[in-house]
Amino acid sequence: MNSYYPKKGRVILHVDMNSFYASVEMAFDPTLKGKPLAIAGNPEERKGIIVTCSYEARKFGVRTTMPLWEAKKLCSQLIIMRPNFDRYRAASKGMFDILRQYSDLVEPVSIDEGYMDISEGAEMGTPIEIAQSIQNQIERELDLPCSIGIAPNKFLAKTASDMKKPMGITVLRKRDIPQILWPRDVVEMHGIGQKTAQKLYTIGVKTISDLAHKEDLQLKSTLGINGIRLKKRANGEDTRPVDPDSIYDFKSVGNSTTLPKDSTNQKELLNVIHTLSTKVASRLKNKGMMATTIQVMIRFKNRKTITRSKKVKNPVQLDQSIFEEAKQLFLKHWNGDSIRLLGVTGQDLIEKEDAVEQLDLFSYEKAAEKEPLYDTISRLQKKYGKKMIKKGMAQSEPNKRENQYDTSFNKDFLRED
DNA sequence: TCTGGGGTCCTAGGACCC
DNA sequence: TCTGGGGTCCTAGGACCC
Repeated sequence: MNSYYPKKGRVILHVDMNSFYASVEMAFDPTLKGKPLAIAGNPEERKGIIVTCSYEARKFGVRTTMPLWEAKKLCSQLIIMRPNFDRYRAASKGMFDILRQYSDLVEPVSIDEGYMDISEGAEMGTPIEIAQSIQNQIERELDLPCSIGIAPNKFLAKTASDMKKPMGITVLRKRDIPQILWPRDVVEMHGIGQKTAQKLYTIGVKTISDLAHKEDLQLKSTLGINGIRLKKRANGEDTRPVDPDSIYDFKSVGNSTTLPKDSTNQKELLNVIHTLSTKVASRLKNKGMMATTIQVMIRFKNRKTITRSKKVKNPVQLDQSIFEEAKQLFLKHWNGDSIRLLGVTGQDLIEKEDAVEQLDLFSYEKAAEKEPLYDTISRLQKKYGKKMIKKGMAQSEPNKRENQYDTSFNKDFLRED
């Protein structure tokens, strides 16, 4: 019966904070307003790149990821600050709290952007009125600017929010696609970078229109399954739902650091690996997760980067066990060349309460002896299924919501559900 | 004076199994 | 007698995004 009627379209917002870190600093210290401001790492530690900069700085040509010395050359009066991540996390929390006043369906994508599904929000006003209200409230209460895109799906909403900055509100409807989206170069499309763009150019695809009309077979042979997905996006098709719970499924937790100086000193390098392992362990613990794969990343002096990983026998969470695995991997694969950066990552994460299933029988019995709870969980899991238990526990832990601010960026828009 | 740190997803080859 | 075909797991690397 229902299928005889056209499916009601969705209304999706993409809220994107404008030059977030710089704007937070300006809200914190209003005397910075109107000045060229950049947030950058410490050049003494070889981390001197621009992380974010104000629009005033951009006028001089200052850009994200630009080395600090280059930015200074472009703009001698540039004000430079180190990042204050606690401030940004607090501002981010304030921002998402406001978004949740308008819809339960809020999906944070990163520290400074998120999607909202306001399809059911008609009684609050038109989508444009809702967007205006959100933008005003964020400015009034947090003193922060944002841009908002309004569209029938995530891809178009994301594209729309990018079209007017700062403090823009842009509607992108399906019927606007040929006029607005199609004339652009494919490299401007979200999800297409330099490499993919170059590949597309070689098969005669220059604009998004070209992509939208290219044969499936050719796209598939040059880009694989991704080619088909990009073509759908180019035609404005994107069915991914706004998922407020996606922040809870972490796939990996890692820490890495560029060394103050390139090093070949084994003791020094192992110390760094130990520090990184401790950080990873403590973040895993906060999330109640364990890792079943440990990865070590080594970037050499010449910037060649390798990763080496190993599936571990039993899931690990404690810093000593993570360090032990990372150390073995490092010593096994390091050829002695001078090293610039080291990283340690825990992958293939599982909920800690599920870990018992992964243990071998001996460990399981030992654990059960000490901790009868393992028995209870295992029994409940058999009775109700794993998902139920996981869900119940996630909801009963109020601190989980806070944990989302631990990591800045955790999603890729190409993921299909 | 070069080029951070945190993620996700995809691909591809070899091992191993049936 | 010289050889199939599918599936999964593990590992390494690449592309992309903020």
